[in-house]
Amino acid sequence: MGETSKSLNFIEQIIEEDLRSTHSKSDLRFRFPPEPNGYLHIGHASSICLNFGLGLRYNAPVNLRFDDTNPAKEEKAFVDAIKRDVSWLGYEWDTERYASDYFQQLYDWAVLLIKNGKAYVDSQTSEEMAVQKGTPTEAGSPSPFRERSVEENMQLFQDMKAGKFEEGTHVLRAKINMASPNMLMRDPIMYRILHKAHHRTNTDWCIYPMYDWTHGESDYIEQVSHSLCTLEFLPHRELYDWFLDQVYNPAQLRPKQREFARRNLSHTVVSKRKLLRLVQENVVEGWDDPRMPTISGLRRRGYTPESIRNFADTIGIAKRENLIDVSLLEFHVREHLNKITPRVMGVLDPLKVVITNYPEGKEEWLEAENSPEDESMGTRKIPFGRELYIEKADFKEEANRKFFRLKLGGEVRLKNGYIIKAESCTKDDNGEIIEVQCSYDPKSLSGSGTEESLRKIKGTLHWVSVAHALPAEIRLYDRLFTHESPDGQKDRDFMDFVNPASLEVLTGYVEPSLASAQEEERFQFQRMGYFCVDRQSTPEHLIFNRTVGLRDSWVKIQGKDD
RNA sequence: UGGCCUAUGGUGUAAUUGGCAACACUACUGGUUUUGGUCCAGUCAUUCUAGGUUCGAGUCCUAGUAGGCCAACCA
Repeated sequence: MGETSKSLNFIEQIIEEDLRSTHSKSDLRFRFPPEPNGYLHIGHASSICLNFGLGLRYNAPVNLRFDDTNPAKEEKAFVDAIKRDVSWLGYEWDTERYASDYFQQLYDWAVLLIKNGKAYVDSQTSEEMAVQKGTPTEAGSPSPFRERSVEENMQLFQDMKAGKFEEGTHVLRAKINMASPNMLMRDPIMYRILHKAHHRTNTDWCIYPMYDWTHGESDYIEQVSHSLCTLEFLPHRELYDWFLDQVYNPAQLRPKQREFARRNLSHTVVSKRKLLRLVQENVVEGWDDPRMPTISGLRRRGYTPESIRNFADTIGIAKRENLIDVSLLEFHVREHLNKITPRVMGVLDPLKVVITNYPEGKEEWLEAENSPEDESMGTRKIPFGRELYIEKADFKEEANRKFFRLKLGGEVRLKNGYIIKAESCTKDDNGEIIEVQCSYDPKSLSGSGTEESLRKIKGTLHWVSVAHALPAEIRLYDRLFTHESPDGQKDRDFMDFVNPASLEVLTGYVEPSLASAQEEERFQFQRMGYFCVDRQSTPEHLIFNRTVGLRDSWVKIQGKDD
């Protein structure tokens, strides 16, 4: 809806073409196939949005399938985390599947291959096999075990399954072509012995199928019509098809693998190994640190599922290399947060203001709109008093006319409050300004309708009443890496590009309405950015994470003048 | 130096499949504004190169060039 006029990406064009020729609409089925060996990240989000987006577009089922064929690396905890992240992104899978559900079927098919002379047990070391494999420019040579009899292969394979051998002693290999220009076709391994407990099948199996043998057959079992993966799997397609040929029944739908380019986000890394190093070397606090590109990190940072989906939708899908600037992701959060967040006031770097002609002990509760974007969000009351906090950066003793803020002898509007004028300021022994004395115009209250209240004042500041202010821990985040492509530099370790200033922790003050803010609740601190309540926040110790700042043209103006 | 994939602005995707290079972001101008936000208006391209076919080429042909992927008992 609304996107009907949008042109199709190449995957959609393939599907449309299939719909015109070989497929009916009810044939369509997709899958998202993560390995439960780590946390999902922004790159996965793109694949999730692609597959589930296709499901939505064609009203077709999408399975969540865990590719759990390597018990050495996989855990139930990752399964749970992945399910949580996919759900949080807003998608519903048709059925929850596991490659391990198919271990018996895969085994039976492997036996069939052996009987058909298409697979054999190799009993060499991995080093020996690596040598025989050849190189991209030289053909491989056959294993001495390549011509074992069907009977011998059957016996050995059964003994492998029965646990009679140690790890590394035998593997089952497909008998294809040791001279193929495609290295993957040089008799790929189908099964290896692994005496490890699996998080679902426990010790039922001690031989485990490899990715290539598993993936296409799993797609076939589930009758997935379009199996979409990233471009580095393109050379696997030939093997995917070969394995399918061995078991394919023309009465059934034949899955096709198609490949798209993985999306690369600037100023971050996404490989599990690298993310793990960031965690282990304490560059970040954990997998859900708000600076991490993991889905859980983005969630804790304050990103919304909608913004991530819109981002994925905007960048689209294609086959060429790419490096997407984070500013595009940031645009999408701002766009969404601008619409949905209530405005509040919080002072990050406080400077005290005393309104000398405001009666001592007096307090007023002023009316403030919750959102200029959405009137239905209503209004709230905020306390005003003689002593306020404003932002340190909002006062200078003297400044040029481009400085729309408070300066000695100058006026400024306090948001939702009065117009004040700076009369004097006091400094500490180091010459740092610690207090500003102002006068206010009692008739200038916002919304009062008086002539004074209607005066046009160039600057408007946010503020918090000292008497009512709630202290809060404010965590400001910046990009984790200073280089747009930290892991793409020859001879440089990505850790060399870690931004030492990616986290800044401040103690600020927020308006009292925030006392009851709940975890993951989001706000716009006016003029300061969008903030999200951290999961570590308590009523006694409020913590706000800055998701992203507002667009700020002031920093640019400053940059030019200085 | 074997095979395969890709090439359109600073970024990402389009181009009715041979017919005025479009959309979004960024950056820059200006306007509006009780957020230097939002919103509104505007500016920013010899489609990797060289030839060719054609009335007409980002799209087709030829030859180059550049980048990426492939030799884990990982996925």
